[in-house]
Amino acid sequence: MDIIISNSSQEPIYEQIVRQIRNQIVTGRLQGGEPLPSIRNLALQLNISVITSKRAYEELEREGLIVTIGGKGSYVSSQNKDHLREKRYGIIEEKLAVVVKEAKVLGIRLQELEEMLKLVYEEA
Amino acid sequence: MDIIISNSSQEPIYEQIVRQIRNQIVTGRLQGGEPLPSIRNLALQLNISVITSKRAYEELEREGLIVTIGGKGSYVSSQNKDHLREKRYGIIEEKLAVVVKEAKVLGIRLQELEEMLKLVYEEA
Amino acid sequence: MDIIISNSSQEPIYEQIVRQIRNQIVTGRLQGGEPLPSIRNLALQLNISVITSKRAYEELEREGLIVTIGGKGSYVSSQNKDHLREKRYGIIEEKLAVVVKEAKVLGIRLQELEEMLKLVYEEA
Amino acid sequence: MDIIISNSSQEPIYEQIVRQIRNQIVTGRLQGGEPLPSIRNLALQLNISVITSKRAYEELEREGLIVTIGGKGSYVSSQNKDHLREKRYGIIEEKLAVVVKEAKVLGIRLQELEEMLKLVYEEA
DNA sequence: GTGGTCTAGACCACC
DNA sequence: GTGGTCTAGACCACG
Repeated sequence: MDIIISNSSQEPIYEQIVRQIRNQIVTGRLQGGEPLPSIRNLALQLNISVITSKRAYEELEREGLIVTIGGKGSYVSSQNKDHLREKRYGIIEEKLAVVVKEAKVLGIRLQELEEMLKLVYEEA
Repeated sequence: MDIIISNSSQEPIYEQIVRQIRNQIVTGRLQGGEPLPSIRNLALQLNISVITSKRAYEELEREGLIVTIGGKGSYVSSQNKDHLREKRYGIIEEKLAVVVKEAKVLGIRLQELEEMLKLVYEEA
Repeated sequence: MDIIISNSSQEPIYEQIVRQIRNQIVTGRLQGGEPLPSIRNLALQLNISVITSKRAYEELEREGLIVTIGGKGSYVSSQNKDHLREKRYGIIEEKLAVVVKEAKVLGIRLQELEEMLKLVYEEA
Repeated sequence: MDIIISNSSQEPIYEQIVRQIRNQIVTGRLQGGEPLPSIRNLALQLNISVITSKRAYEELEREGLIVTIGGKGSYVSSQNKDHLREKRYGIIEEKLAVVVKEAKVLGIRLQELEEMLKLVYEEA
């Protein structure tokens, strides 16, 4: 479980955790059935409150990416690979749509965006 | 001054105003030297608090897009057209970079992003 | 807002709140657009922690029954009447299905259940 | 002794056991006097802790459905058939009453519940 | 004033 | 040991 959190980020801590674990699941770095650290353990590791780690797990459970069994712990849900692939694309497509929408408002053409994309991709 | 406010949006009201005025300036819909509605007037138009419209203008002034002259009002800064064009691109490039960075983390290739971009652009 | 909570109930407090507000919405006692008490106010009224009232509202928001606007408050979502009617039936149908399933396991016939239902309905 | 345990269920394991054994007794699948597996044996079969199987038996004993004789084992209590029949009905009637009570709160009429019951019974 | 986030600490049920 | 619930109190952004 490699998770890095920034206290100075605008993004809430629990969201940072959700995003990173979500990414590890949809990319297959965390496999179905694999146990996650207990909320207390994670809280210790990241030096945050138990409440905050719990909240992250709750959100992941709501998304169906993990299952939490009371008194036992939390585990990565077993999911179809295609399903994960779809999710992976969906995450980006959604965010891309927001940017593209504003780009259109600013009168930027598709061709310009394509050039921008190539540039940004190499630098990223 | 066409500005549309959504009270139920997660985006703060002052941010909605900033974004919309900023876009109108960098696209040239608002020309350099043009007067903006007074803080009070804008607040009345949008049915929001004066504090909120004030905060929006402060932010725009910080970005150098408008100037406020005490006792007279606020005006769009006169800017080089190339400069505006750069700004317009910069706004999008910045946001695009964030999305592309996460896409890379998720192992999505440039080619896939390009296809996604075309799709999203047409739908947007 | 008539809400009664029992500290001695097995049902968590936030669930009691969710259930009662949900029922008031789907039955039309709380109309679309109507403001709900602030989480702090509700906490005071019910003599519970702010966290607990907040949690209830979060759940209701997740179900799409209310909308919460940061810094303003929470409001009942405007919903189609048919939609609400469906929800009202769905809530009961789901719970009824659980009971009927176990009744079948116990070898109780439909006719017996129908008699039981009449009896129970009058006593309830 | 056919018992199926789900670790991921919200229902506690000991409750799952209690419910299934109870149902087998009140339906006559387990006859009065019949020996039950020992606590240790049951724990082995179901791959659970001895504490859990013990707790299940304790609960069943409290309900008067089984008797445990120290050093010998546990046996199904001998009960009048009418008594069992009553119990069988009582279990369902109790649960049905809870659902019907909420249905009344939601303004659902007896006739509607009867229709719902027929539908649900066939699907169950 | 409002909600959003985070903390530290507590008690409970289950295993 | 685990998670589930609840508390009291804090700081922040927004309006």
